[in-house]
Amino acid sequence: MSIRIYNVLSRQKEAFVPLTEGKVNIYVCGPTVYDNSHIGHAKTYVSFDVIVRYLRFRGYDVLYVQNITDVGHMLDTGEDRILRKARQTSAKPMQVVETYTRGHFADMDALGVRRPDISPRASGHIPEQIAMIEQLIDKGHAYASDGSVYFDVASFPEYGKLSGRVIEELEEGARVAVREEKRHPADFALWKKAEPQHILRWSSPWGEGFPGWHIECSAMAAKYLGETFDIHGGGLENIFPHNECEVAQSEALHDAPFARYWALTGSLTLEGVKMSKSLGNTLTIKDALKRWRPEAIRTFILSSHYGSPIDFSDEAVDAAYKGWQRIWGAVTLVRDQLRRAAPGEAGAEATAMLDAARAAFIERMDDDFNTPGGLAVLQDLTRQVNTLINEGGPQTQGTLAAIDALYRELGGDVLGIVPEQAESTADAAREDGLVRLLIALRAEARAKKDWATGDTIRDRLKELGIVLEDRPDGTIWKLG
RNA sequence: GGCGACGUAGCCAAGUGGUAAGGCAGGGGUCUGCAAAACCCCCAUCACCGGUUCAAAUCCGGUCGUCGCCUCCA
Repeated sequence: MSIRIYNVLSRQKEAFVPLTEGKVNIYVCGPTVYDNSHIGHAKTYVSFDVIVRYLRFRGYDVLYVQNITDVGHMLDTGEDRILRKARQTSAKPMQVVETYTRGHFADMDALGVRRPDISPRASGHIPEQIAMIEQLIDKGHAYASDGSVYFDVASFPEYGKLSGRVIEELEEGARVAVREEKRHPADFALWKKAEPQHILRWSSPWGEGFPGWHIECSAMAAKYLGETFDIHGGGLENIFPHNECEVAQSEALHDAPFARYWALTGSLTLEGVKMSKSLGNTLTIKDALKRWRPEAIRTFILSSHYGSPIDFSDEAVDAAYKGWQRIWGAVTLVRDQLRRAAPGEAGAEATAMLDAARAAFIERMDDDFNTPGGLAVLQDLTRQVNTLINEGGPQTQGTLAAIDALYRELGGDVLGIVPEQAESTADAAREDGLVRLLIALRAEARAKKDWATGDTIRDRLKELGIVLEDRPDGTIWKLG
């Protein structure tokens, strides 16, 4: 059995065979850092976070590159997004870039998204981009015109193969006024001449200017992953023109396939409406995290296939959160039992149950990273674990440790929704001690059938977000 | 208008030829001093029409509907 991936390039699922056995090179289009990251970014990057985690879980040596776009993204008006933000906030362009780059990483860290191995910035790779453009001109795939350089779409017959576009139709459907210096309406900028007021500028063979929108990804992917690499990821909304242009530039220059597998994430809508910069209906990750814990957001995102569109709503995330709580409840129960379990090997029955769950999880996830299926396996496992512990009597350390290990592996390492043991900080230890003290006092009251006192303690703790559960073998607590 | 997806129970969502995973919500139980949690049971024939097949949610055609892209966006 091997991993299968839905390849957007071929529009079908294919067996995943990396270029080099045991190694996976993956490039994912990163954010343009001119504003706070929003939940749309969360969907895309949580999705690829899990894809990369899973590939590593399956034994691949993964090199994950995700760029930071800090120059070249233009508005309709021709103004650079970052320059506009800089003007609006009276800041230096690179201040804007730095602020939102840090913010993006902070948000991703908070969501449990592991950082890419390399996060190259467009502005840090101007020489590479210029070199690539020069080579494209030399090979006849690009031409300079009035200080700018354009890619000659007509020179690359396969243009449109990724997104399914046909050049002739693009010409007809073009809504934007065709710039005079272009030979063909579909030609796109590799390098743009900088107007006097444009302060993000570099020297080039064509004069002062800045790189076009798409060239950074081609240049940086080639630099870090090679002319041909395994997987290219990103959001589906960028398939055209961005991804299409990447393919054209790279393959026209290298005469070699660019990415072998294209995996793109479906778009996210907010309360049924497409979230977009222009509509202004964005929900930032920071705001979402004020309402839900990161595992809830991750579980919500992973509840549907990465390639499907999802609608972000309070109800949907709340439902995902409750589903997550079931799993988390079992994990905390197992860990609590483990602290006082008797020594012993893992039972044969439990071992068989865990092996079956692990195999089922792999079978689901091998099939194009089917995270909903993976979550279903964890839910099934959770029911079995609860039954085992609640009705099967005390379990041995070996059994409990094996269960905990599987949750850590599948739920923690791969899906990133099962946190490590509660923090072992001084504050956490103090909190645990205090709650246990209250539990002990409550137990004394209940022993005397003083239900009022017992219920008061439970109710007051609940108001503080601490939930008590009375079990046959004692009371346990957890955060609500 | 063009291109591409999708339409599965109240909601979310797997499942691509052999009689529908999982979660949430809801109903009924067990357990509990009461709760909470957990466990058990119940809850769909897969937008509609036609076709292919021994057999289709799964393949083909059509209809209706939703969405994405075609212009900045992950």
